[in-house]
Amino acid sequence: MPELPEVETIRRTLLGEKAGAPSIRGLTINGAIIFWERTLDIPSLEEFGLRIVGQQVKDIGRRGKYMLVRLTDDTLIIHLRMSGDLWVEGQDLSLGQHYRMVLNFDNGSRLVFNDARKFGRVWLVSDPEQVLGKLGPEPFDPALNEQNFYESLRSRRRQLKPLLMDQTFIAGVGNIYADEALYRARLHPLQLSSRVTQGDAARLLESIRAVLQEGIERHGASIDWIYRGGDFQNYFGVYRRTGEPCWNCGTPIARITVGQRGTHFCPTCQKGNDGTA
DNA sequence: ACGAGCGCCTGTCGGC
DNA sequence: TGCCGACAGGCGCTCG
Repeated sequence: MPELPEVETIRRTLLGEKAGAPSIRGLTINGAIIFWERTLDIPSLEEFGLRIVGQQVKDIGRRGKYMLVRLTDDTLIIHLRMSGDLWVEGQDLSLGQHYRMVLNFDNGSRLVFNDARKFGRVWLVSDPEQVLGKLGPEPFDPALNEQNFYESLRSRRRQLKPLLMDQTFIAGVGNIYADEALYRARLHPLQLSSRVTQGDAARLLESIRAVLQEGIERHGASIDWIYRGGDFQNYFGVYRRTGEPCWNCGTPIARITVGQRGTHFCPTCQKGNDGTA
């Protein structure tokens, strides 16, 4: 899926912050269609339609990888998972093959939730905490600092890569940015969190923030057939660079599988202190 | 408290 | 050309 930078890019586009893109803020929903039933988590199909029609888009927020469309009475929460995308277009256009939800607005435009793999989910709730309650800290929250990040790492005994991708540990980091953050911090993906030093923790937090920030500035990464317009994929340090030379030392980038996910790292620059490298 | 495996889905790509 | 497995930006579940 899109990770935090891609979700943030889409959020800004839906608010009209990208040149030529119309904002949906202030528009009123006068029709809603779900094309794939499992896309809707809660409430029921019947209640969803009855409840959402007539509500106005007040603002769009984000929490981790979740898009939060704040309406008059409820919040429409959308998770894009692996292949989801959101955009605005005219109601006169024909429907695409992978449209899973469409919201029609009173000005003749519509919001499209497109999702080839059907993993995406939407929730319509009065209290967003019902869905977001278990999420860990937002990466850019100033309340997250070197000290409590260090303590949070030490309090668990997890491999760093799966831990970074655990949304209850920190929200918004996925497979690409976990690999990139560990590379930047010079930490091995299998190193145990219980054994990091204060310096390791400080570098890792700084690295997470730096790669997410760069991802946002480059409007996210666009890979495979899911094109979203960003160009961060041209600046990857390790992700999908298997066999290519490390920018720092020239060693071929290695690929291993961790938690069923492709994991890329430099065997020379990223040494673990737990015997894994 | 962990990690591993699997299910959910469709599409693309490389090898034969 | 066609088929077939590997792989893909995520996450919830079960099982040791």
